[in-house]
Amino acid sequence: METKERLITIAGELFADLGFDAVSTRMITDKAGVKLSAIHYHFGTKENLYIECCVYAHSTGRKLTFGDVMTAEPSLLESPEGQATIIEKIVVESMHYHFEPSRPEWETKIIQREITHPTAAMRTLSEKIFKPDTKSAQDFYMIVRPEATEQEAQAWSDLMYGQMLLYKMAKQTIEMVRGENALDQEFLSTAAQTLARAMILEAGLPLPEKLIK
Amino acid sequence: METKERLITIAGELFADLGFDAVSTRMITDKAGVKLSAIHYHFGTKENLYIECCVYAHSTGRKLTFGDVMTAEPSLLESPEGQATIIEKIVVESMHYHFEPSRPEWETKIIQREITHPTAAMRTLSEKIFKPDTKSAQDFYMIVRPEATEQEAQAWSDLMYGQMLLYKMAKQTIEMVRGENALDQEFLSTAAQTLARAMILEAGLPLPEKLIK
DNA sequence: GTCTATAATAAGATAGAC
DNA sequence: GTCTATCTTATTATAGAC
Repeated sequence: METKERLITIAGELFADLGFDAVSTRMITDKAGVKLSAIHYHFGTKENLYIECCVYAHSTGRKLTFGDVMTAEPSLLESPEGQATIIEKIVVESMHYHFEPSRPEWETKIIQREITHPTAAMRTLSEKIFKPDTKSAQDFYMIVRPEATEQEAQAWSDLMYGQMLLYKMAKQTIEMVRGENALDQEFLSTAAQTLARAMILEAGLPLPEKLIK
Repeated sequence: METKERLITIAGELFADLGFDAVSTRMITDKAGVKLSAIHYHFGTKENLYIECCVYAHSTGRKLTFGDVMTAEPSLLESPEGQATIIEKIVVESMHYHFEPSRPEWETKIIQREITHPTAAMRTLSEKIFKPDTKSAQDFYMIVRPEATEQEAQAWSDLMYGQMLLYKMAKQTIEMVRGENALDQEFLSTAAQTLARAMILEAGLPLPEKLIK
């Protein structure tokens, strides 16, 4: 792998786990098997490297949004059952996006870390990801419940954001409290279903067959 | 105020906002108007100071748990309506606990930060707060839905934990994306109601009067 | 592009006077 | 208990040879 890309993936992993401050440039270059000056040659500063890690992490994945589903299958919007299906789809897909074992964990974790500790990289992420993402979730809710306020729509979509944030950022703590395998695939699948049920029912929609307990 | 307590409150504020690594001991002592050596005299190390901040932050507040309500008003457990009332109470109280404007923000924020970036202070917090807290929420859910699995009960209570974490830790980002006053008291009140509705309905309970939209 | 060597700075911690 | 002065170490960044 090229030195530059090597540095990004290795630094990204470290940044995601330990945070910007706790990672030294030496730690990165040692692990990458290159010399310290490589960072400054390729990125200028440590901060630039961090920003490039965020940009890279974002560019690799493709997170499904309400907007995507609404344009791909607009007919689903026409019935309460279809609307409920959309919610289920998005929740399950989001959980996959964040916790698919084959995907390097740092790529989603560094974004979540950026959400809780925004740096210079946040401006880019905010415009490119969060604003459109939030907007489409909110638009969806307003279609389902046209009488709802903007605040209600936001609070509703926050149910999903909060859950993803919790499982991504508090993993270590949860495993400490509940045991080593607390967040295994089986649990995450249960959690996705529980979250989907909660969001569907809160929106006043009927539960799809497979979500009925 | 005593030097020792001064240091705890001022350091706590800085740690909560910036994180352990980003706060230097000189930053703390300068702001507190004391000399650098005061930290080492009173606490020995920077890490010890951090731990004492967490302990202090925990000891000041008293968070209402499911266990508290269940022992205080056991009769509520007997009907679905009473059970729904318990959920509503806990959610609203938790939101107050975390976002009451009169309470110093750092006291809850440093705990949330500890959840996402556990340090040596976590062992204490885990045993004293999280384990009993999680346990009582889970016990409650199993009373409401005895046929539920342990995982379902956990995923359900996570709805609340995720929400609190999101609004506490991602405040800056949310305000950047949605606007300056996105998390004002009015919104937080709406969010509490939305969360309570979602949790009550997911548990298969009837909505209390004042939560019906 | 990559290396070695080094500069410049800031950090946590300590010693000892008062 | 608090002060000044200092130590030790680790950090980011740079200069210049190859």
